[in-house]
Amino acid sequence: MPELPEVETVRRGLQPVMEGQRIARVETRRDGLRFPFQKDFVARLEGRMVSGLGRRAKYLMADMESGDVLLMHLGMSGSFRVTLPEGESTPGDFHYPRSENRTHDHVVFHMASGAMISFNDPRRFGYMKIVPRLEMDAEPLLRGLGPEPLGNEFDAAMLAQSCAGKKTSLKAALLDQRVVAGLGNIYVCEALFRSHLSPKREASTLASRSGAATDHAKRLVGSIHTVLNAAIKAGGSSLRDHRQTDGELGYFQHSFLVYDREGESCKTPKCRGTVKRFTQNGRSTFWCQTCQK
DNA sequence: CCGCGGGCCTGAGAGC
DNA sequence: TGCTCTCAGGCCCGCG
Repeated sequence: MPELPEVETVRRGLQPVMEGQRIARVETRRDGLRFPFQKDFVARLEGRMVSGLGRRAKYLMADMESGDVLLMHLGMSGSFRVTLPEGESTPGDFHYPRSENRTHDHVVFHMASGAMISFNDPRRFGYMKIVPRLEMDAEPLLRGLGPEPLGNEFDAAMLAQSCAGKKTSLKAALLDQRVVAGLGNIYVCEALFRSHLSPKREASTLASRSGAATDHAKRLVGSIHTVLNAAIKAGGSSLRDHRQTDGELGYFQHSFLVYDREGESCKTPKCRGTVKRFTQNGRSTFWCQTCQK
């Protein structure tokens, strides 16, 4: 599911119920997700205060007052759901509507406030790992992550520099989290379309011979900013699994210009093209051959 | 070092 | 109805 806009949407939903709040109890309903839980996973969280909830690329990071950081990744199908206590009820009193399938609620955080935060992940590609803050710089999961696409250091010059000399396709380069961290299949397709750049173009063409940013790189960075900000504003894209933490759908899928629109007409004004789909590095690419060059 | 393909999982939807 | 097949917002690993 989740690319940067979905993860950021989740972060914003969890922040008010986690930040400054104490975790009273943690339920792990299986041995692990993608990886087994650490032996002391529960013990290092129970009774601890969450001092902040941040995000790095597609990772959520809960800073604990204990000095630990809880890293959480949603994989393909992970979602969080917040249930707030009603009136004076105590933690553990809640129930979801019968109609809701909570089969894959693998981890449940019971906050001291009474809020209940459930992590649901049918495919179990997600993971949680506790890392001491002092060891974060050496953490393999985060090492090598490129710049945040909405951060100050990410600009056309930097993108051009990291794409210079790359023989791979522009699409593959943008999906590479070492180049820029947080984009996934949807937003790469959308950003390439909006900048009229072909996903097949060689990545190195974003840099001039001297290594400077071309106009292509500038356009692309602008499109990345635009599409990510719009998607965050819309609460992300809900195709299958993504939900906001209150259970509501995101609605950016209604604003897709190419993703999931195979066979439909191109939305570029005056373009008579049709959206095509083909496979690149094992993933579907959606694009308009007529206006993406 | 780099790029690619396979594998990890479950569920939804299409086609028969 | 039910089976089989394909595909899905990600990422790690091993191969050439």
